[in-house]
Amino acid sequence: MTTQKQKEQIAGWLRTCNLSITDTRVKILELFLKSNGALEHGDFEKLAGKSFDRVTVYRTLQTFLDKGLIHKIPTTDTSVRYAICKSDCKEHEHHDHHVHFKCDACGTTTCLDDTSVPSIALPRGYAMNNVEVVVSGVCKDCK
Amino acid sequence: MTTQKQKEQIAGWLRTCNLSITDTRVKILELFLKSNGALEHGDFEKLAGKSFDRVTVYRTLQTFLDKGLIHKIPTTDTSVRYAICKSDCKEHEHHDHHVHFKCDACGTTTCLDDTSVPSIALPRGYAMNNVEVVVSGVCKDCK
DNA sequence: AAATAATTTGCAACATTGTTGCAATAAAGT
DNA sequence: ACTTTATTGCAACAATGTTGCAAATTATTT
Repeated sequence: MTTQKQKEQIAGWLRTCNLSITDTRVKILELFLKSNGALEHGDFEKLAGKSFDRVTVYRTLQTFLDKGLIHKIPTTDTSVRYAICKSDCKEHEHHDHHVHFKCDACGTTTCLDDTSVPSIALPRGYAMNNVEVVVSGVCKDCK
Repeated sequence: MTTQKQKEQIAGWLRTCNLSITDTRVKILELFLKSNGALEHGDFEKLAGKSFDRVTVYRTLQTFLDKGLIHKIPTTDTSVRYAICKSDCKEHEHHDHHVHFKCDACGTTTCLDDTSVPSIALPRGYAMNNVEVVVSGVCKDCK
């Protein structure tokens, strides 16, 4: 399912981040490539044929976050959704420049990479750091 | 701390929603009025002098959500934040028309009632239902 | 290629958070 | 004040997230 090209891409990402290339990390990144959407913690334990240890998943995701390899997407429930950063995110300096879309029908969350977040004028006294936009509705596949 | 006027406002809200006026509900709504920001579940167990039963808080918040009295605010962690709906929200038909601001310094989330969410052009095939905008940065009190 | 050093993983035990059924309690309508 | 209806709190449970430490894997050195 995973092409040789993808495997090399994944290995490259890990090397760039100074992370050892381990089975767990590779498999988790493969899941991201396959899913083409945002994943939440539980997905990793289920999606993988051989399910990972819960602790390992938590730690791996945290590592990827620290390295700026993935980013979190805001949700209105207790789940935490993660997606791969396609843009130029540096460590601890992640900024989403795109809009996230959550489909009310199929429940998936995707990154609309080509839809950039609009600028927002804040009231006097507020300093802006980052803007998160989550649009909900019906995605193109569920229409 | 709570004025007579506020008490009447709270009772009015509950009556409008066809909800019995109980101590728990009144106290929780008072906390919303006092806090002037978004609250998460744990706050209610702590903030109240007499702490509520966890189950009661969950059920009360769910009731308020169902009636459109409060709304959820997206977060990137496992917490769920709630704020009072000041605008005209009907049951199960909530739409935020304003931007939410999360302060990286003090951690509080507030509703910027006067800052409306910008319109966003989605890619072809997507149907929009609701837009959530959360801006993070430094609020006017922490500057 | 083997040995060592450094990192990563999995287990166990625990802490926290969210859920359900049911009996006790409190609110609303008469 | 009494009855009906709705709400609350308890207990037990389920799910989710965390920590320390030993075993296993990866990278590095020889």
